[in-house]
Formats: sequence, structure tokens, C-alpha cells
Amino acid sequence: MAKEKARDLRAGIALLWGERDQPTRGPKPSLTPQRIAAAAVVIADAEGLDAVSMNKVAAEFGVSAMALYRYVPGKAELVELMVESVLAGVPDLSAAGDDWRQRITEWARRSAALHRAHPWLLAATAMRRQLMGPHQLGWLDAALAALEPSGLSAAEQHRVFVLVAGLVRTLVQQDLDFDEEHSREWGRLTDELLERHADRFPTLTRAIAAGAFAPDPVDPLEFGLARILDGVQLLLDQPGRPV
Amino acid sequence: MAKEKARDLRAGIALLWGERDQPTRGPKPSLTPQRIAAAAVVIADAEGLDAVSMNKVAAEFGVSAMALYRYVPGKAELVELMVESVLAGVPDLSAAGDDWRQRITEWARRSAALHRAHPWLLAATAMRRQLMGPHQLGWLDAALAALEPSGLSAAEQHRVFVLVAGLVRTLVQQDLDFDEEHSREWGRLTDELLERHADRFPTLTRAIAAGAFAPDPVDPLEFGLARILDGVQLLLDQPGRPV
DNA sequence: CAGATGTGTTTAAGGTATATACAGTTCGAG
DNA sequence: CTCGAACTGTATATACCTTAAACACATCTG
Repeated sequence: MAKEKARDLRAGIALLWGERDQPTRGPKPSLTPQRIAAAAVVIADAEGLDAVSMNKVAAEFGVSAMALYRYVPGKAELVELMVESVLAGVPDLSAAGDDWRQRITEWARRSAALHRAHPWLLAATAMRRQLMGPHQLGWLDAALAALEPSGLSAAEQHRVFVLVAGLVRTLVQQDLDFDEEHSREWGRLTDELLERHADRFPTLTRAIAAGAFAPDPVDPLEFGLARILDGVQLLLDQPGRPV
Repeated sequence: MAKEKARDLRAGIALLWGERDQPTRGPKPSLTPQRIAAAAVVIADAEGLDAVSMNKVAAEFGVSAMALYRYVPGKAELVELMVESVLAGVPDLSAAGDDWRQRITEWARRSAALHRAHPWLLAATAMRRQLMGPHQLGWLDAALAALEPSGLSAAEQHRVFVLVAGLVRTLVQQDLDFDEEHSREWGRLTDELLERHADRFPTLTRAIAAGAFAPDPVDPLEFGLARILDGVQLLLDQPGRPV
């Protein structure tokens, strides 16, 4: 994966947007990029993104790994197709209320749910130089639509979108990191370490004693959204601001 | 990287905390885990995390790849050591002012600067199941120390820390994604696409026309911090809240 | 001065992506 | 109707990657 391979952006986009013109001659293709991506998604859902190899995906169809290269330029593009496939079902937020806060909150909730349903999504979209397919643009469009009536400027809307999308990623990442068994083991070892080094980490020691890292009944997504959107509201309520 | 290999947490921690007892017999070791990590950091800084292979790191010392396994259990642990090595220099925030807002803001700025100086850090810490070394705990301790005088409960301090740390990651990630040349190309292709599909993405089309994605003179980190901390301040100012 | 212990090397196994050359199938033009 | 072009899928090969295992050699301890 270290190779850059100078990807052809144009070809990648054509693939994502389904704009490849299909040939007339030759044997009928037995696969499609979409079916390949769907199979890869099944594997990733079950075993993680690292488990998705050209070999494994090809085996799902009973063909050789190289056969996939007739449909997909390479693995990077396959992952992009996986993302796009999973982002189908762009949310309709009109049912969430008339308030922009309610709507962007609903957007965040659905985005978080999607990421939790497909844990590999986080890693897949963390890769650099991502191209955006129609569904991905649809999600972006939905978020901006939620923010549009807020009275924020276009640039501000974009900034707030980044904030909210980032929040979702952060919190889902935290969720995924959390693992009952591992967490217990981690807690024990950390406690043991901190006992020995309490003087090096005085605040942390105090914070743990005060329950800062104990299970928290508050949903961190709701907490984060409330803080961010309160802050945005404050910006909107500023005296000098044009209505 | 798909293999889990059931890592020994205890051994990993001992390595990170430098608590391995060194042997008396046998030849003197020619390396240390720290020197190995330092060499790996140089490679990662220059060529990215993917370019860090056991072979390349070993070559830096003129030894075989397998020699490294005498010092480091495996690649995952090496990456952890890299992170720890780069987190040395835990910030002293007392110079940033007496205000908790100023202090956590300074923490965020330094964290962002560090991530920008070592772009691979984001990917390295995105890996699941990370162990924390003393420096990493130091950064955590510093952030909590900044938040402690705020009047937030321990649990709230933790939640706010997650928010701020997540913000830094989000924005640095955005920075790294942004690439002058690639961005230009992306913009052209996206414009072209949107022209053809303007009806599918009405809000996005409007937003782009309104300059939502134009270069923004506002530092997104400062913007995000201001919103989040404003929101936290509002929480603190709530009427029913105990002082 | 053995023998235990550690270091570093070589070899090899089992992964990964993907370039290339080839065999076989199917359509369309002459 | 036929033949070549175009297309699909395969086999092979390259160049990586991590890391297990067996070995040779150096060094300190009893």
C-alpha cells in the first residue's frame, strides 16, 4: 500500500458515478463493480477492513483475484466503492423538525449509527485523497441543507459541518476502541502504573479518583453536539451580527 | 497486518515505560528500542507511515530486519514507541495564562502543531487498542490540569477533553488531506460533476456558489475551539448549577 | 574454562497487490 | 458466414511485507 500508483482521478470518478460505457463485444461480464464492492463490504463488516484482500473478495465469486482488475482499477478504488455503497440511503431530515439544530442533530445521529454499523468505515475514509461519489455528496448536501436556515454564512456552514462530522468520527472511534474485556485489563494495568507514578501525573490521578474515566451515563454525542451547537447559537446571537 | 497475534499487554507496557531489566550475559546490545523508534520516526516523517518497514528501519543501522525483533516484539509495538517518542516534551501550559480557556486552547494549539509536524501520527494513533506510554499520559494530564479549575465535574472534564482532542485530530486530518495541486484538480472535476447534477445536490450547489468551499481566512482550529468552549462556558453559567 | 544466555544472520513460510502474457468467448463488420 | 477485434478470466511472476525457526558466535557467571 506504500505505492502511490498515480491514480487516474477521472477514471476513479467515472467508476464511482457509474459513468463507464459498457462494451458490446466479448463475453458478458459476470460481475459488476457494485457486486464486488458489496461482497467486500460483507467481509469488512464481519472481519474488518484488513481482512478485505483481492483474493478473498474474488474467492467469494469463485474467480481468480486478477479477474477483479477487469472491473476495478485497484484496491484503493474498491475501498472507495465500498464507502459509496454503504452511504446509500442519504437521510431525509425533514421529519426531524423545522429547527436547524434538530436537523443537524439528526444528521449526526444517523451518521454515527452508520459508522457503528460499519466499523471499517472510519478507517476507509481516513485514507488520504478520497474521491467523493454521489452518495457521499448526498450526505454533505443533507448536512448543509440542515444548516442553511440557521442564518450562518456559507463559510460558517462549512466550518460547522466540519465540526459536527469530526465529532461523529471522534466519538465513534472512541466507541470502537472501547472493548469490555480489553478495557478492564487496561484499567487494571493503568491503575497499577499510576499508583507507582502518581507524582508524575497528579491531575490524572485525581481525575481517575473522581471518576472521570468511570462509565458515563451521558451520551457523548449528545453532550458534544449540545456544546458545539450552543456555541454556534451564541455566535448567531452576537449583538453586532447582521440578521 | 490482519493477524492479531494476541499481544502481551504487560510486555508492551514494560517496553513503553522502559521497565525491562537488562541482561548481564551475552554480547552487548548494539541498539535500543528508543534508537530504533527514532530511526523509524525519521523515515515516517520523510516518507509516511507506510514506508516504515522492518527492513528499512534495520537498514538504517546496517543490520538485518530480524535483528530488530530482539528489541521490539513486533511492528505494532514499534509504532507505539514511535508515538511515545514523538510525544516527549509534554507542554507546560502555565505560561498561557490563568484562564482555563487559554490553557486548553494552548494545549490544542500545541497538539495540532505536533500532529502537523508528524503527519503519520494521526494514522498511528488511529489504530485500535493502543497502549499509553508516560508521555502520552503526560499530555492527557496536562489537558486535564488545564480544565481542572474550570468548575467542571471530573466526568465533564473528560468529555470536554475528548471533544478538544477530537477537534484537533479532525482539523489536522483536513489539513493533511488538503493538497494544493490535488485540490485544484478535485475542484475542477467536482465543478464539472455538479454542473451535470445540480438538481441532485441543490444545497451543495448553492453553498459552493456562495463560497462555502473557497479558501477561508479563519483558522478552523480557533473557530472550533471558540464554539466548543463557548458552549462549555454556557454550561457552567447555567442557573441551577452548583458553584 | 565450561555453560548459560543473548545477539545477529540466514532461511523460509505465508501474506499482500498487481504487471504481463495468454487462452478462450463473443460480437460485428465485411 | 466468417474472421478479426474486443473483451473476460487465468496463470505466472515480481516485489513487497511480517515474522517464525534454526543456527553461529560472543560474552558473562559459576
